[in-house]
Amino acid sequence: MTIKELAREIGVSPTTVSRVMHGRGRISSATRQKVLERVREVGYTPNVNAQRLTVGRTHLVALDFGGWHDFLADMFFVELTRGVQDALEAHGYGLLLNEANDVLRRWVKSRAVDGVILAVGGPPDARVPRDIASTGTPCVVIGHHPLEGIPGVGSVVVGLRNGAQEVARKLVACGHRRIGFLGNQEPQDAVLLAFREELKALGVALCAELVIPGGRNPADGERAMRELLMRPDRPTAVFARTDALAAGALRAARRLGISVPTELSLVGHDDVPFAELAEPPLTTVRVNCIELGKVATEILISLLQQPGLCPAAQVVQTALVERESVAPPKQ
Amino acid sequence: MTIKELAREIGVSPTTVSRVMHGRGRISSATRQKVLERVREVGYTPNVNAQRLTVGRTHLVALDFGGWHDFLADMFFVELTRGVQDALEAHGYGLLLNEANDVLRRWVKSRAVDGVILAVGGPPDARVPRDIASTGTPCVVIGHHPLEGIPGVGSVVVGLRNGAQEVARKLVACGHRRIGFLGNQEPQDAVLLAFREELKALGVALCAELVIPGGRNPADGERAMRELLMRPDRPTAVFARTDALAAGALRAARRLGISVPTELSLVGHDDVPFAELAEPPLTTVRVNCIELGKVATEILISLLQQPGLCPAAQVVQTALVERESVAPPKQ
DNA sequence: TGCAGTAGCGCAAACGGTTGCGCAGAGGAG
DNA sequence: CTCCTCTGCGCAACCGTTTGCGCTACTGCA
Repeated sequence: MTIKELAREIGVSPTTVSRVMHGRGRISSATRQKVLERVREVGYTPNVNAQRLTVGRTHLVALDFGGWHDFLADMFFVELTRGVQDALEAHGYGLLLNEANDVLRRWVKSRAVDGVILAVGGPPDARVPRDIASTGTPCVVIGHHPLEGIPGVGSVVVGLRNGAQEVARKLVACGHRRIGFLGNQEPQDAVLLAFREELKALGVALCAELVIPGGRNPADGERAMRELLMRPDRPTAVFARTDALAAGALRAARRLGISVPTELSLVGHDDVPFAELAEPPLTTVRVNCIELGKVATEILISLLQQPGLCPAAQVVQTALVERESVAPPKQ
Repeated sequence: MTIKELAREIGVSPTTVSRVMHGRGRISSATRQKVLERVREVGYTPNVNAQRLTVGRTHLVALDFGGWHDFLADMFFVELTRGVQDALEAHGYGLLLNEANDVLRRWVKSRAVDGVILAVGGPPDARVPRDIASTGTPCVVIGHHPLEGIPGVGSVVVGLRNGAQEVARKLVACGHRRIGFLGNQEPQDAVLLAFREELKALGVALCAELVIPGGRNPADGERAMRELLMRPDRPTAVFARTDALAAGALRAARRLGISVPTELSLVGHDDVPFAELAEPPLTTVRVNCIELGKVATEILISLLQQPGLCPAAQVVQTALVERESVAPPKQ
């Protein structure tokens, strides 16, 4: 059923039908009723492809995960997607998913989407968003580093510092002084920096030899933790950069007969589902990915409504979620 | 850059450009070269909305999660999506995500998608897929029950029986005779039925009083497990319907000072990330959701190529993944 | 009654591609 | 040389909407 056929049935022009459906133009209430009624009767829905062609907008947004394929990303993926999805739906937009970057490029060029949300893992690469925005398609980047000053591209960053600081305060408040850190590969990791800084502000030094460049999977965490715990002057509390590492750390402690949290406090990062299932339930830092997706979407929507805008980077703070893996140190 | 502008630049008609780009029609190799070269130079990409309007197909598929919102579904979600996504991409299709059912309906009616993949949690409701298929849009349903005989709708089911049977065989082979089961709410659950049946075939009875209707979250599992373990004649092995329940069960055992697997064997179901991180790593049944998504997509593609087909339901088997939570019973 | 203003609606041209059909010219056969 | 075939390409219609502009008829006022 096309708008022409429908219009002929009702005895009006396609123009009138279109106007009624959009509430635009001046239509007598009599014909409006007539049209609406018939529309409902036959269940007419405009062909969205024709609409997109004429109007030039698709009301679709692409969500791109540029190679975030590790386990950790999986939970991010689901929450972030949900946040984006819900926010988009509230604004009448649809969500197009894709992975490969060249596919994204084609979609943008072929006008398949109105905007793009880019979730990137590594360091910020301004070229991709700049390219996209230069074609008139706004784009917002979700990542660890802000990206500002490029017209048509927004940015939202995860405020890693906040959670790390909370961890520092919590551990110190508990009475811990010898504190270890299981890191990822990056030496300039924001979490580590913020953690060390906040500890220092509280008068506690993070000893260099208690900072272990862990890795990413539980096995790495177990190895690193074992190394840490075999030391004669072992730490009374350890902050692991990811819950995956913490899972390994937990295992190492158990294998060595060291009880958590009575003999050792442990804090993770990311709040993956494992955290609350662990024994003991793991105190960890939560990254609110739903919020992340929501904020990113809101920025994109505003960019769609006012093109050429140059929005400030927004930040979504991480936060400590306290469970049972932290306690005061034994005397 | 439209096809007309491009054609004028090259000195041919839009028709010729279109034909070159699709490899259709008879074109002299000289002009083909000319066109292709210029296309590459200016980076021309056809407006996909115009294409969709004229051709009548969008090369988009909608993936719908009809209200699957529990934790367990989360991991299903990410794997299933990935399976679908990859398979679609291989065929040159794009993936449109949505949750609400009315939105899906509108997309189908407005010709926004060529096909639909429906992931449903509960009992099969033939109405939705039938409605969708009746508009000429093929549709495949992923669920626990087959759906056959409706033209234009395919179906893929998770073969729950297989994994359950493997569990039965494994436990019996290990020497277990007193076996418990932590179930979900459904009394006619396929896993329970298959498990009981296979045990019986092996000459082992599944005592009714050792079958506990657990629930869904770890707390339920802990309570149910405690109940099971407090019995004087407690089981030597327990099969939990979900890993979430198994997580609670594990906790209950630990609290009661019962060691897994030496004093009690435990098997889960679903292979969520927690399973391999647990202590001990949990033997569980894996649902291959990537495969599930892939198979569903292949069916849909075949349905797109040959409309009106009435494909047989396919089944993706679950399988036991053995880790360290199962051992022979203590004498 | 004449006239301005406005309400209500339709005409037709876009939007940017695809494609059935037809036509010119080249080449081959008779 | 004529006729036929086939190659290579363009014409123009069409896909289903939206929208600027213009037309009619009605209303209110002088």
